[in-house]
Amino acid sequence: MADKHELRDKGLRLTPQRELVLSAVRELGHATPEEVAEKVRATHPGINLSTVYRNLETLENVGLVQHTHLGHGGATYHAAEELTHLHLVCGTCGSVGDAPIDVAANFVQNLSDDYGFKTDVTHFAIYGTCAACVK
Amino acid sequence: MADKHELRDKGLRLTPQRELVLSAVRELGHATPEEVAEKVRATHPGINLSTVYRNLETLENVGLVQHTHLGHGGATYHAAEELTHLHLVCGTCGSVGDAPIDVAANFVQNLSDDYGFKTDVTHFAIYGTCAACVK
DNA sequence: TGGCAGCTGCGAGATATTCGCAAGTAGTGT
DNA sequence: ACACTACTTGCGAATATCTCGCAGCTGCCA
Repeated sequence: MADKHELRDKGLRLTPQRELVLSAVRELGHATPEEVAEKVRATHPGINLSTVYRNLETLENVGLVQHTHLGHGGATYHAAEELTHLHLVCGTCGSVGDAPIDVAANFVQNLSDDYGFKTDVTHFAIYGTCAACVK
Repeated sequence: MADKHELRDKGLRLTPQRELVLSAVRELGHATPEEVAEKVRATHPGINLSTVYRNLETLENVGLVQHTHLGHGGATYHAAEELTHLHLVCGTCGSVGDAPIDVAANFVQNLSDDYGFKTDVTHFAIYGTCAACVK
């Protein structure tokens, strides 16, 4: 694993807990702090929830992970590399679909032109009703 | 006020608390449950927080108010009539700006055409960096 | 290898939201 | 006008989430 370099390069200490949190986020794709903790505990039971929260925050600060709001309340974490799609949350069935960022390109451009607002479309989910539930 | 009819027509009882919650939401524009409670208490101190939460939920069920996720975690409530704009939340300064729904028309259309996904752009805020903070 | 700043575990604390239950009351029928 | 019933409210307790303080541990640089 070249993970060591990633973390060290960002000025972070390389601790087992930190590596586990990062790889859990990567493996899970979308995950709440609770889910990350659970995943991590599967191989390393002693890890404290506080540690997971602190590491998610730390990793986010250095840009290795990012969080998105998918609805409910809690945040959901992603590996930064995967932030290439936006999230379509269905209010009816609760499913989360993906769509490439391009579909929003036009929209982002509008906001930039008209309001000077630089949009990060991946940060919040896009809410609505999915094709299956529309029927 | 014809409010009485509004509530009764939806099959709800007309209680002072309920009226107060509804008018507080209307006056406040954007408001968290906590803010609504505070507003309501200004004129009617005895109202319980639980009652505010329950009424927001009830009013939402009948379509008189709606909630939006502005970031942090908690929901923010609006009168249904005012859902004509989307919210631009600045991640840097925390300000919340408005933009007419039209700027997203194209985007919504894309999602509909390509994914059959019916988007409610007002439900989630649009995250990014506002013009002032970009500088 | 030694030392210290950065981490971790743990328990307590802060917030936000929900729930159960008994008492109160709006609205219906008479 | 009156009584009755189902819907509401107030209140306190229970949850759920997330944050903090602190003491001990440990990567990592020299």
